[in-house]
Amino acid sequence: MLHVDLDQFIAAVEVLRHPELAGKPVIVGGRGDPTERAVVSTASYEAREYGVGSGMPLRIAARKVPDAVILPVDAPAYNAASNEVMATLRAQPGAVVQVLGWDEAFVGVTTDDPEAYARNAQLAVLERTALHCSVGIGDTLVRAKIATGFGKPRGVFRLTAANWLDVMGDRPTIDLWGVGTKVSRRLAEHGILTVAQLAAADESGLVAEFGPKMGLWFAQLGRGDGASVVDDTPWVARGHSRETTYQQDLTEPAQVDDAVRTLVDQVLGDVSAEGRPVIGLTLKVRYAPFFTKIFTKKIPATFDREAVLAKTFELVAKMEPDRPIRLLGVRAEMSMPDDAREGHTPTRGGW
DNA sequence: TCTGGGGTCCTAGGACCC
DNA sequence: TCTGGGGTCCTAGGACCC
Repeated sequence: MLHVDLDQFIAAVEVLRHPELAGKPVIVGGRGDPTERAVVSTASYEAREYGVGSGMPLRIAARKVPDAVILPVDAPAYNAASNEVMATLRAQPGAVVQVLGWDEAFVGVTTDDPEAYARNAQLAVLERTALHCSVGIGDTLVRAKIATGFGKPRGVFRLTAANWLDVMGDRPTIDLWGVGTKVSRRLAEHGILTVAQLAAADESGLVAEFGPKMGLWFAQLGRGDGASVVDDTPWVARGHSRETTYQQDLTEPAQVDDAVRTLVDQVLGDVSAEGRPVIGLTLKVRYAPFFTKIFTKKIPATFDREAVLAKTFELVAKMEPDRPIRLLGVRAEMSMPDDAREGHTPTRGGW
């Protein structure tokens, strides 16, 4: 199968709208104001040369690239561009498309010449949207996904069982999809530093360290093994959440009260659009400086506003008073329609 | 003046039951 | 006086991804 990933997607969409920005360092994030609390969504390749990357605080990015063009995030524009790209991929012969995000998708296809198929797909996307993408070819989802990184920018790369260890073996485990800083550190404590070492690691040891599912999953990941079926069944969200980082920390109970009501109403708006009952609530609180607490509560199946609000305030009552609040988030978990996830490939775990 | 917002899935530990 | 074992559900987070 193929994994398709648009190159610097958000920045590229902005350059299409503002051709005069071509070749300039472009940073997209927050409301486009580097004095606000916000982070970088995407930086153009020109900006990345200064060490700017996604997730970086906008303020720091602006300091690194004094002459950068900083733009606000315009989600509807990126959605529209994304839809065009995905429609183009679906129009490829025999393609089964599983969308992973705004700018990437798996494409399942049977073909004698995957490289030619990939080049054709790239060309089709470029002709229809004027956007460039990179394509990974693999015999598992994990290998196709990781292959794309070696194809960037505008290239094609094939990663299979035959060359997995040659290409990935000496790389650190954090280069794997699903291994982050915490897991790579825990692996290192067991002497597992590279992908080859993870591939050769004792499964029972991994299970002892990470639990029955994650342990087996990490063992598979080291070998690049796992599912190889692209699943295009429509996505059904498990829940919806809204969160807000406040430009000024909340210190007064009345401010918290207002904020919670706003968030609950936003979440219920999202939820009611789907028409499924709320079965659980999560309240996320980030206290200054950077201390996150999460409170959850199962609730009877209902999305009656007053009931949800009352349950949310039960959670609010557990918050620590007298501590400034930087972020509040409310998440509503919804009941799933019967068998909606039967056979659906999860995005992580249980591969 | 470091650190968004929207998601997914997994785990540990306690409560409770038989 | 010592403290089973299996099971389920719930809470509180942990980790990761785009």
